[in-house]
Amino acid sequence: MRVSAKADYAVRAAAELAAAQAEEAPVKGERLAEAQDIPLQFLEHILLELKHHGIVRARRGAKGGYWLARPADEVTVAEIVRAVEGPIAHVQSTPPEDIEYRGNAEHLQAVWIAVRASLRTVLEEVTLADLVSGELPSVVGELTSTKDAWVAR
Amino acid sequence: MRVSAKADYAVRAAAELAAAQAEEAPVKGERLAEAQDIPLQFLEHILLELKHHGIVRARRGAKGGYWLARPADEVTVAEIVRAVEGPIAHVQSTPPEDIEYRGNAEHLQAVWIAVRASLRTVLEEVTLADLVSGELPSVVGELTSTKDAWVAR
DNA sequence: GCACTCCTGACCAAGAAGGTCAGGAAAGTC
DNA sequence: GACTTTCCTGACCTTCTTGGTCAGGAGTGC
Repeated sequence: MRVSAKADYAVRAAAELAAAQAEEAPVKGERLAEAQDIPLQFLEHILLELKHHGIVRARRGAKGGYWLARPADEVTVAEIVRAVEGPIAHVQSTPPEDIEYRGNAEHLQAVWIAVRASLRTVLEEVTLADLVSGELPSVVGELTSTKDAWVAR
Repeated sequence: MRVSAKADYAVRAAAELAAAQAEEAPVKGERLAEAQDIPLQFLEHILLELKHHGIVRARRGAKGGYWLARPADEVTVAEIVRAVEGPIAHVQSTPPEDIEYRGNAEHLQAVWIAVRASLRTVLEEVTLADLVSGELPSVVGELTSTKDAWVAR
């Protein structure tokens, strides 16, 4: 139930690309790495994965770099996380809908399904455009509005 | 963003203990392992962790076994997951409230906070009593009621 | 004393996490 | 055509986690 460095890096880099989308010119990996303080070579691997998933595009050579394949308001955080981390909320590496529980754990499946659904309500709502503008969807506002949400347990 | 085998096992074993709470007698590790099809020796380590976190109690010897330290309706799934997996929704092993993002990723912190909060709305609501009775909290019902929640993406 | 059951630490193999390194392959520039 | 720039790719590396197993020790009850 944790967020990997890779996923965090990926979203941050994508946010930079979203912000640069107006510029109409590719952004170098180096610039992304510096802007978000991410190890360049590691970032390149991440960007490559994002490219393979059709989220970013790239061109080599002078004047080359990366850019978003789609408008920033059509790319969700969920997509990016899935691209680098794989499916969200799998249990023992299998999707919750495929698990069969026995005995008194029978209803645990519904709980894991709810966990995944709750993650989706956040991750699939927030787009890169939301992220850079700071105008986050109302679901995020509701979830972060209590003092409680900001403290550890 | 996945649920480990350990967490899954822990919740299932705890559910069995919750169901056995009426019996007023300890449950052997072996019986738990068989009921939920969990490798016994691995389960013993898990139960030990749960014991160290004050969730279960145990006694050795003949007539020994495990039982819940508290009533089943006072133990949440969140507690059990935290006991065996550590804090929920940490980013790069640090709690989201401690992270500072720069540049265009500034608002990412709020997103991770929302992710954690949304997980909490499920995991902290569901108790072991809910789990064995099958009468899950309404938040679970709402999240699992759409067809969409039960399919992969 | 003995059987039973939990308790604990050591160990282990495989994989993931979080990178680094070296070189190749396009794209643009002179 | 040569050269520079930048992405592309695979190999490699270290450390930690995951998902266990094994062996023995220590209480508990009869």
